[in-house]
Order: sequence, then structure tokens, then C-alpha cells
Amino acid sequence: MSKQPTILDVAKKCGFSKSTVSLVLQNSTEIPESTKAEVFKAMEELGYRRNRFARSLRTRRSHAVGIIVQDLLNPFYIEIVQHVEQLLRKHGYDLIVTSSNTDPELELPVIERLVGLQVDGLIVSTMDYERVAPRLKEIQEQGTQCVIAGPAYPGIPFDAATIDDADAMREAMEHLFALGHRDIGFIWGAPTFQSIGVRFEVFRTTLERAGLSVRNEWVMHCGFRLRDGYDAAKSLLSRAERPSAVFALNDMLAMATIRAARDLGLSVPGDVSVVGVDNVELGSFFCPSLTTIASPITAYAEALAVMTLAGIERTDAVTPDTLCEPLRKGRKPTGARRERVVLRAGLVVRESTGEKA
Amino acid sequence: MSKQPTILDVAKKCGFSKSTVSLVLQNSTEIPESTKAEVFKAMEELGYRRNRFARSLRTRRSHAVGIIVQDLLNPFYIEIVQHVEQLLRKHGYDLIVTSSNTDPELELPVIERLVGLQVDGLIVSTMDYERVAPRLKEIQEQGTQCVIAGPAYPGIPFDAATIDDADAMREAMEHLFALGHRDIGFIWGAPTFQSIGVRFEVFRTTLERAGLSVRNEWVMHCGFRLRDGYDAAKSLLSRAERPSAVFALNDMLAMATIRAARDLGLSVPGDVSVVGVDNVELGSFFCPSLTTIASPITAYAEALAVMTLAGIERTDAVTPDTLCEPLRKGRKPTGARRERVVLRAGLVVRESTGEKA
DNA sequence: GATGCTTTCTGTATCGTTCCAGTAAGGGGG
DNA sequence: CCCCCTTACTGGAACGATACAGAAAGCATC
Repeated sequence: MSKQPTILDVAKKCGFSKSTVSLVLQNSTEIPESTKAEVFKAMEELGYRRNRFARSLRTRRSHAVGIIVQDLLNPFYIEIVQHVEQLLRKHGYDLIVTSSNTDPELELPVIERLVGLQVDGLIVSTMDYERVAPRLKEIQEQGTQCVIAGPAYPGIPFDAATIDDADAMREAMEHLFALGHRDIGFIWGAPTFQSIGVRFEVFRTTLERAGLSVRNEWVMHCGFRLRDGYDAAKSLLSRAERPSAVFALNDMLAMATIRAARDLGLSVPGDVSVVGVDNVELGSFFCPSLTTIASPITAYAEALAVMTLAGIERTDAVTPDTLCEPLRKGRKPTGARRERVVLRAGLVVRESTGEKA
Repeated sequence: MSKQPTILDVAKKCGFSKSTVSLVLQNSTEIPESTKAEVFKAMEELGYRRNRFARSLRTRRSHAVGIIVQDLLNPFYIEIVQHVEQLLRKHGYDLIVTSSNTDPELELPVIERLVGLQVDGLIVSTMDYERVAPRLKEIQEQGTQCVIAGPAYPGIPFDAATIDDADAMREAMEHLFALGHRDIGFIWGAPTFQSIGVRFEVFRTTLERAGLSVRNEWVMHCGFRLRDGYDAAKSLLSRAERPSAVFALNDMLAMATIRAARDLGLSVPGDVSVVGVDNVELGSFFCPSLTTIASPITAYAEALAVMTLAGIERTDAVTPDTLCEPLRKGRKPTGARRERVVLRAGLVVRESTGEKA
């Protein structure tokens, strides 16, 4: 277990001072190529590896970004995470992935864990904005860029990327109406989650505009896990009067709903039509495949990554090695002004919706 | 953006020296409770947070463990990750989750990233053991505990946890034989992945013991993604002569296979029976639900976590604050002797297998 | 009252970087 | 020849914690 070489060892080996080696490491323009080559050669020969702790201690930058999502078992979030990770890595940042596991109580503890890891940026997808916001604000004031992934009030003090699926929701409702459905149920997760509220509002207003109204006994609250969706759907669909179509808050819940219908001897879409949200890949392989609301995941992830990086670089006028030219361009240091990106979702019609029997 | 307080600030505030404050932070037994209380109070009032970089620089410990899995879109790995994470956190370690995304070429780069983060331990699920082993050995020699998650040759120089599904495979084959199946196909992922080789050997020998033999045109090689499985299954099942049952290397591939069968107008299990591996939760909600080989995920994750922690603590006779009593107990510092945990899998019969038509 | 042993606490060196002020060498201009 | 500027490099002080040797006080022992 031999000791790792340090820049001092490298310096001795190549005959320069440790300051010079450090400058080479930072890719400083003050160092001529010939010197860099010699230093790199020495590093190579010694198997030198930069010590991240020392660097971070000195620079107060970890070059890591944390993301907290609601449920890693939902492929939707995995896809986002993977895209964000790729983009961040291109700019020299690592992504640390965490999840609250659909438990609102865990959100703050998980955020604390990431703060403990001293990330430079934080991407937060929360189920309970009101609860985490005060702490996030503190964190942001301490110099850590915070970005909200998900619905955001107009005036919030964070950069945010939002998927606006109101139009897609309306489109989905029109789609169901066109197929003859009038009796539509709604299966949703924890009521605190803001975007759900938005979706439910669209659900209500669209129904009302069509001369219908929400039937409360067809609105099921449940958790976000498959089991929760299954139980909720089963109890919804075994009612004496049951809806002919069901809106599920995400594709996982939609699949569970279909399974529940099948277990009750109902066919999908013959007896019940089901619409999901997220367009996870598995939904197109499910039998029947899911009609769902598709979000522009790549663009969403990109927005999150870019805002995070921009925020980190902005608050950081000091260290030149963290500078990312492509990001700097076109961005004035707006200071308190917050960025807001809104992306539109669309409807994908597949097998799980059909004409009312 | 005020500066974070340091132990020096805390020391000044409560009138002790920074050494004392540090000892309190390390929960040293040398400090009386009364003093600890005073110090904690000062910390509280200042909003002190321990600086991880400084600590890690000094102690050469990051209190972080890295895990690299093959595919985060496969819930099997997510479940493992979640369990491992919980256990590690109980002992004060963070888990950093990464994935090679089923690309063997990415395994080494991802490992390098984790090394760059200076994790104390590394849990590796590799698709190509031969390729990563030399590097892992180096890493281990530098003092980072490496644990292999997955198949492992008897003499390998790493701790390892393995799921032995040979018996379950045989059981599954017997199950298919009992249902009248003689023509069985095999859909597998990248051929380098060691456990697949094991499974295929069991497949072959079981067939041969039943007086049958492997038909090469029914053995499909494909990647691990849903799309790959779908394409492979479609081409397999559209052969003039097709198998009446198909073994898929994991549940994702099994679901894709079922979808492919359906798209070819074949019913499952009417025309084709399908067996998967992993027992992911979604498999029981799929229509038809999956017959699959179930691994003891919790025990597996626990084995991985415990071996990782034990290895970290073992190589680390110095710092008392990393000591974990429950782990130390019953473990002698065996030095070079490597731990090996083997867990047995079992068959879960559900709807996707049935009598041969 | 000198000695030794705890218990409780402290001063200082150290971890491996980066930052900053500054130096030495070389060249050009007056 | 002196001055100034640029280029290439360097020494030493941080960063915020832990490690270690040792000090001071209290008490028991002989």
C-alpha cells in the first residue's frame, strides 16, 4: 500500500516547483507547452492522481452536483438523471444521484446529505415545495446553486425547469371525449405534489367545459408505488358505478391500473380506457401499450444541467479553471434574476385507450 | 454569502481549544458529557457544519462508497442500490451510484470516475470481469476495498457476493418439461457477462440430461435493453420452426419477448411460454405476469454492504471514529483471505408459463 | 511531599492542493 | 546603461480539519 505521489513528488521529478505543477494541472496559459509536456511526463511516470480533497478544500468547489428525484424505480427519473449526468460530465462535474423514495419526509434529510457532501449545485424534484423551499433558500444563500425540476410558481427565488402538460392533458381529455367517454376517474399520488394539483385543475375544468363534473368517489388518492396504484385502481373499478376511463398520474400507476382491471375481469381498453403520464419506454411494451403524455425528457434534462452549470459559474468569479466558455457566452451575470424554462408535453396514443363499449 | 464557521469559531465561542472541538466532533470518549454539551450548543448557535474536504484530506477517508451497476433502467439494480445505500448510511457512509449503461466499454471509465471521487470502497457489478479485474486489483492495493457483485471465480482476489441461480435454473427447466415443453429458446445479453455463461451451461446440461440438445438457431444474442430483447425475440419467434418456450436472461428481456410474441399474433403462454430472471416488481403486474427466477435481493445487498464496510474498517487500523463495533465483532483481520458469500435463487411461477398447446 | 496515574484539555505539525505576491531573465526603447 | 515590460517560474501562506505529544489539575499511594 504505497503512498500516492503528490504534486511535490511530480515537481521534484521534473525539476520544476510545485507551483508550476499546480499551474499545469489548472491548464494555465502562462505555462509554455514544452514545460507542460515535461510535467505531464513526470505525472505519467509516477502515476500521479490529483487529490480531490485538497483541491476542494482550497478552492471551495467540489465539482459535484447533487440531484434528488422522487423515485428511482420510475424510469422517467432515471432517464432524466442519465441525461443530466452526461451533460454535467462534459463540463467536468460529477452527478450524485439521490432519491426521496416518494416519501416527502425524506426530502429534507436527503438534501442535508447532499449538502454534507458539499455539492456545488443541487437539482431538486420535490413533492412538497413549501416544505423544502426555506432550506433551499438558505443553501442558495450559502453559495450553492439550486435548481427546481418541476412545477414552480412564477416568483420563486430559484432557477427552474418545468414541464407544462396542461395542453397535453386537455388533448388527452378531448381524445377520451372523442372516444365516447364521459365517466372518467383520476388516480393520483400524494396530494402535496404541486404539478398534480395543476393536472387535476385541468382535469376539472376540461370536464366542466364539456358540461360534466368531477365525481369525487372516482378520484383516488394513493402513493406512487405500483402496489398503491394497484390497490387504488382495484377499489375504484370495483365500485357499483365505475368510470369507463381512468387517468393515472404516471405510467407506473397506469400499468398497475391495467393489471387491476384485468384482475377484476375487465378488459383494457374494452371495458376501461387508461391514460398515463411520462411515456416510459416500458409503457410501449406493456400489453396493452400505454396511451400516455410524453415529456421532452432530453430538453428537460438539458435545461436542468445548463441552469445548474450557469448558476455555479456565475457565483464563482474567482477560479479560472471552472470557467466554461460555451456557458459564459450570451449570459450576463444577472445576479438575482432567476431563469425559468418551460417545456411542452404531448399526447401519445397507443392501445390502452379505445372507444367506449 | 457569509463565510461558513469553522471549528476555530466554535472553539472561540465556547472557550475551548479547537482540538477539543475536534475531539467532540469525533465523539471521543475522553471528553466529558458536560463539555460536549457546551460545544454542541456553540455549534448549534453558529450553524457550524463540518467541512468534509478538510476532514477527508487529513484522514484520507471520504466516508463514501461507490457502486457501479450495469443498468439503472433495470429495477433489479435499483432495488439493490437502495438497500445497500440504507445499510451504508447507518454506518455513516454515503453511496455514490453509477452505471455502465450496459456498455462494457464504459465500465473502466466509470470506475475511474469513482476513483477520482476517492471513495473508500467500490462495489462492482461488471459485464466483463477479465477486463476490469487488473485495474480493480491496483485500486485495492492502493487501499480501496473492492467488492464484486456477481459471479466470481473461486480464487479471485476480491470479496464477492454471488447469486447462485443454477438450482433455480434447473427448477425452471423442470417446470417447462413438466408442462410438456421440449423446444426451448434462449435470449441472452452480451456474451462476455460471466453469469450468463453459467446460466447457459445449466440450460445446456439440463436439456442434455433430458435427452434433448441446444438448437443454436434458437439461441439469440442481444443487448440488455428492451428494444434489443424485442428485436431478438421477434426474429426468434418468426422462424419457420419456433420454440414453444423461451428463457430470457432478465425480466426486462422477458417482457420485451412477450410483447414481441403478441405482435406476431402469438399468445403467451398459449403459444409460447416465457421465463425471466430477477423478479422485478413490475413483472408481477405485467400481463401476463412473469414466471421468473427470484434472487434474495435484501440478503444480497446486505452481503455487499457488510463486506464493503468490513473491508474498509479492516484496512484502517488508525482512525477510531470509523470503527463500527457490530462489524468488528467476530471478524478477525484475515488480511489477504477473501470473503465469499453465495446466495440461492428460487423459481416463482406465474402466468407467463403454461402447458404446451 | 514526591511519585504516579487519570482525566481533561491544548499547541503545533500536517494532509495536498491553490493562491498570491514576487523574482529572475530576456528583450526593447530611450 | 537604466528602466520597464513580458514571460516563466517560485516560495510560502492559506484552506479546515485531525493526529500526536504533552501539559495541567486532581487524587491516591507510599
